[in-house]
Amino acid sequence: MNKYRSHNCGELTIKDKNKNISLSGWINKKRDHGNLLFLDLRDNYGVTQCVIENSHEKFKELEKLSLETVIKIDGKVLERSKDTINKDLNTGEVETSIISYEVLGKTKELPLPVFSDQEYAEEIRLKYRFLDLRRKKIHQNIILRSKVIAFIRSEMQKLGFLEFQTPILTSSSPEGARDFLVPSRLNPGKFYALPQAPQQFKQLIMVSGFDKYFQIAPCFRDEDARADRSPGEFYQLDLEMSFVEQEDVFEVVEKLMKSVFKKFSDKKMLYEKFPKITYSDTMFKYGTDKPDLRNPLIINDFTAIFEREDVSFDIFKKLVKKGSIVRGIVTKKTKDKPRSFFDGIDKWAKDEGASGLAYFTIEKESEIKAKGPVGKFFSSDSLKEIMKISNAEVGDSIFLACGKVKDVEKILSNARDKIGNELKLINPDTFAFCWIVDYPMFEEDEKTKKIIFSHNPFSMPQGDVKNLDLSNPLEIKAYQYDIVCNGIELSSGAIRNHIPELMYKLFSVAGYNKKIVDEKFSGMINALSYGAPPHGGIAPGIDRIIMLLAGEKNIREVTMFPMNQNAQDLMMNAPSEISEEQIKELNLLIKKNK
RNA sequence: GGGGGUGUAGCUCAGUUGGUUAGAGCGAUCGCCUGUCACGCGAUAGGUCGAGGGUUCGAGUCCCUUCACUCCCGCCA
Repeated sequence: MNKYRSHNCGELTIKDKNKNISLSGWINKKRDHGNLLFLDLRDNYGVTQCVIENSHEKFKELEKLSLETVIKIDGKVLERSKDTINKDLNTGEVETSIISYEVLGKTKELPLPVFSDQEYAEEIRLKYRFLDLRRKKIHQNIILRSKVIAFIRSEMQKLGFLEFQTPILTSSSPEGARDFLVPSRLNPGKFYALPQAPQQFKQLIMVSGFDKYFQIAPCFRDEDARADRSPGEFYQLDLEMSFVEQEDVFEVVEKLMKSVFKKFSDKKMLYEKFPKITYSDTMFKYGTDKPDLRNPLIINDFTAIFEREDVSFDIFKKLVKKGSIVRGIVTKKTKDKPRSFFDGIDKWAKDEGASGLAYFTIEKESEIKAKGPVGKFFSSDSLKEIMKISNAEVGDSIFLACGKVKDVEKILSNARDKIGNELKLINPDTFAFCWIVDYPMFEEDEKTKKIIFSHNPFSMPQGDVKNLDLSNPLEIKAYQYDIVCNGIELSSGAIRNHIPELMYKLFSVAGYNKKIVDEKFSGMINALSYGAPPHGGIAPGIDRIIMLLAGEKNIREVTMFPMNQNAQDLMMNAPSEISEEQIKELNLLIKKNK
């Protein structure tokens, strides 16, 4: 028998009655009755109630032990009387009568309670992450993460994918996020970059003829954090396939997502076949390229209404004349909502930095009328036209935003979420997946007015590839797609451009000449010149998948050792200063501020 | 880089209009308690009210500066 335990703390049942056993674990909770002490012993597997009476010589010692002390207990399994059974524990039908014990690990006074459902400050949680991770919820989240990843691995292998590792020290690339850089000792003045994703490597794996690749890949981006975005590093299920079209990638990913989400969650899937929405449609209908399809609200365009003679809403009319657009959201059967609901939305929009949302409710007396602060500006006929455009009915309300396309899209996209939540239109017990397809290849940089890659410079443009018309680059669409679930972007992917001449052409549109491309993407462009297969892939974010499955809103709840918002590891004290010697060895000069 | 929120005991939080000695629950320490499972009861210790400056007879509370954490915008193909 093992020196520390014969059983774990989650497995004793009535079948073990009267056995002499040993358990090791943490003291989760004590209930001291003075002459009788209950002591809950906890490990990874569960909790077992242990009991000792004051007639025992060790009673006084055990009474004094702090919570979270690690002890080993030798004892005898006893059946609990019917009225003392704890149904909340797997081990609740029995308890262990303590015969002897041994302290394996003492504890100082705890900086935070382990046995508590209380929320507490992030800072203290991250500093004492090893204590935080003992807590039930996050402990379970991390175990879930392990199981999901193991399951994904086995599914991918079943689907014929091979797992490979790719370099962590690689070269900096000019496109995309800011790189984490690592100075090279052997090559003074030069730097490695940590990969933002193994993008080029996975394409090189295809060129190397491996056909189907995947990796649970660490990715590093030196960008600011968000609740759903770790600073520094995160993980992707990176995958790439040869001789495929877009649909082949969709099929694999859809199959995988369905089996993962069905296995690890009881929530319903709204769509068995994930709908495909074009980029331009989603921007129009939802104002975003990551729509939450659980939310039934849809955006409509009402710009033409404000060119009518019988509409006198002059503020909007003037703006429309100058090129602004008007779009809006219809809410069903909201005529009896209190004024505070409407004003609340309007005020919220103003807080978001928009000029607010105009609103009115459609009612019918002798004829169709609009009620609300701006209702009087609309004629009966114009209202009928509005109802036609948006399928609105009497009793519905409309929220309108006016401005530049991008601003209107943004505020209405957020308004969809806000109103959808307020009216409880979003069923939290569902997953709504969709594909966003037909992304534009290029877009115009708002500030510099330059043409830039809108997503990924390695994507294959749609259309006649041999005679691609580059005169209107903004019109070119790419075989570029995103997968979205409940308004969270899980991943981007693309069919790649495997034709070097075409890549040079596209890069030249974005202002990179052949020399720069050869220099910055040497590994890839060179490889594509030696017989590259058509290929494509995608890279769903592991952390976000786990967030959805665990029902967490913050990525740190599913990350074992996350950094804080300022990209600091409070437990390990990273980043930290380095010695003069190290600096010298790396040929660096540190410029001291102040 | 910008905006919002928070900061009071080890932890979670209360603290009114600026007013005497800054409170509660949990935890810790000590004592009582033989069937609890958030055990119960009693006592004790524990505070640079994030920091600095200002206004005031008087500041946890008002003002200014600053720091930390967090959420958002920018950013993240």
